[in-house]
Amino acid sequence: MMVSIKEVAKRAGVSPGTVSNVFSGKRAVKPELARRVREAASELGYEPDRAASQLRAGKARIVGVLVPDLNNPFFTSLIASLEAHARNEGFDIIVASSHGKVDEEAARLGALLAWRPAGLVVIPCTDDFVSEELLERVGIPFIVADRVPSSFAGDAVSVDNVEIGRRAAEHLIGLGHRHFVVAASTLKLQNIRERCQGIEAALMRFELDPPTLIEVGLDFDIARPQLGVFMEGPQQATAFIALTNFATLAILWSAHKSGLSIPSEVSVVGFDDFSWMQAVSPALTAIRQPVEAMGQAIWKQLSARIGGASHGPMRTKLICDLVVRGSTAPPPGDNSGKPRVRVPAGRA
Amino acid sequence: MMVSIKEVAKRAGVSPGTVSNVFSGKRAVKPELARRVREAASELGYEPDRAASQLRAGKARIVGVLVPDLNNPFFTSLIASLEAHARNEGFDIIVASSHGKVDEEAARLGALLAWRPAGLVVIPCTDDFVSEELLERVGIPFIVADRVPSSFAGDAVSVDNVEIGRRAAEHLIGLGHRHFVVAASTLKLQNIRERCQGIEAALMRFELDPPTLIEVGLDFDIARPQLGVFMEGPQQATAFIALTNFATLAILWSAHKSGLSIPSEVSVVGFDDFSWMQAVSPALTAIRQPVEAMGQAIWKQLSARIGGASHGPMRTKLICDLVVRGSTAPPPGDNSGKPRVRVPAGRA
DNA sequence: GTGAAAGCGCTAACAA
DNA sequence: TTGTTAGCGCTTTCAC
Repeated sequence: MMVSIKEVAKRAGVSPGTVSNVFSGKRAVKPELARRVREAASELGYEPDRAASQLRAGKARIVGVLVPDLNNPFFTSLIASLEAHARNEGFDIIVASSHGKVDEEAARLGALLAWRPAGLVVIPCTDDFVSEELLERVGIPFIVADRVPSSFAGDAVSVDNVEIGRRAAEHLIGLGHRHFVVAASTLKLQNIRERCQGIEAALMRFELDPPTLIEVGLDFDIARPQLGVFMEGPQQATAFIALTNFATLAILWSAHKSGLSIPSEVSVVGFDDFSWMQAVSPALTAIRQPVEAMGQAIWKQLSARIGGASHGPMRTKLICDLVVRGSTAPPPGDNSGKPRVRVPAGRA
Repeated sequence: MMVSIKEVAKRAGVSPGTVSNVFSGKRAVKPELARRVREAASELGYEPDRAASQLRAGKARIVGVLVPDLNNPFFTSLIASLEAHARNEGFDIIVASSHGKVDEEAARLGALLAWRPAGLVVIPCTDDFVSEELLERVGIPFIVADRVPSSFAGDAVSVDNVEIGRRAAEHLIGLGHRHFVVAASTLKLQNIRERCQGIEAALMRFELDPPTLIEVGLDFDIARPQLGVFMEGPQQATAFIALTNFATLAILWSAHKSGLSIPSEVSVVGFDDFSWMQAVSPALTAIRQPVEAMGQAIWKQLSARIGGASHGPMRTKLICDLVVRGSTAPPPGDNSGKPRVRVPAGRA
């Protein structure tokens, strides 16, 4: 079926080693021979077998990517970015999903390792990151991305989560909001909690009450009653911040169900800047994670390690933008349009 | 670094062949020996090398997936579904993006083939599907998904595009709409044109004017002026149907810019039922492609071929749902709330 | 039921 | 610069 290096060699009248050299470019080959080899190869439809090549050479041109969920556009965008960078350097990527479960994470990691990849990119499904030990032992370079547990001291790429939270909160404080609800799919992840910390710190600095933190899960029907309490009745809040992309949907859906109008009755800050957010009405003010830059940083670090870099941990922390659009406005009753609370001097 | 079968064999006091048999289960091994082997393997952290295994055995447990764009959630959801099914049978998947370009498609296909995968899933980037010949020649099983050119006669999984179009159009006709605009990122793809045909056929059956077809591209700023013409001024339409997920955004964004209210002034049918569509206000009436069922059908077919099925082409055409929500309503001036046009007897 | 040995397609040493 | 050869880790005969 698939043609091997030997047949190409025979047809071109050279040795297999020479064919190998033509394709790998590792050793110089006389132009005339090289031409004949290429010709023979294309006539036969030859494509070098990477599995065999990697077995013999001991070095792989494949990297594994393990994410918690392939249905989450943030993760898949990251994969898209990674794929582009990897391909530029001749690497292929093999993907696996842990489906958010620790045991599947371990199992999928094993499967990925079975390909003896040159490196791995892992977005852990919990802060435990039980697979760290396994990865360290195996000795394959790996980058932990997005969800970087505080206990982890190796190579990592993430965003500055505290800063994200601070910015979102200050934007809303500046508009005059005083009653905050913060929603996230889960509060068990370190990166999410850091975002909360940023928000809490900002509110504290302005001497406002701490925000209400809500874990909305991943189901509209579970999220709804929890959010509804703060959209109707006495505990009503005016500012809602989502800390995950699902939480964004939960907040919007719940506001819709409660018949609340955005932004005149409640302001909403979404998470992850997907293209639908600018298309809908009102367009969503949102926290934009620099997905492309993250993919690039991950690849840069991984690539360096694959190339043999052996110095201490490489850590990248990227800054997110707050994209202000139509879903945030002064709270009802504040007609001035101007900030109700002054930002103390020395801070933006 | 990574431990090999030999070391496990030595530690367990057996031959490499026996270790292989324990892991593959192909030949019976005495329980006592098997236990010792497993023990030794886990102590050493052994994981069989799949590249080596595939090289020797000549059969791969990896499938390649080639899509036009890893940033399109429809494609990535399909990958998610595929990944789940493949993993259940012990297959890993390697992904590549053609970035919508024919030459990249060919190049990425070559790279995928270089892993000697057991099978391939391809979503072509154009109707030419120039790679078909290459794939046929190589003889590796492959399934063409989603975009199935009329010229292609092999295994394929797609949706019934004509039916999609018909349903969307009839829904709007039933509400009383008479002036239709149909938007798609491109009209060059067969599947998109089939959707148009379904719409046109429905309008013709009700003796309405044919719809205006608009190619919106993949950029808001290019889409906007084209759609704007039909949202403002004399050529105004009341019914907008998106035939791609980007077109959905373009229509919403453009309606927003034109200050049109949905659904009181214009009705919108979106494409692909993503979760944000039910969260926004108004919730979007949308054409839902059965992504999970598609992934399952693709895997079922591919799996059969990998297993050696050699009968004629396997073709699956799945039916889409029209999910009716708040973005479609009778056109302005139609206060009855009842259909303006009667559906002829004998048809739903 | 198990071991010994050959060989999958390729590349790296070594010769020439 | 090129050919020859050994062997990567595994599976699969073929003996026993």
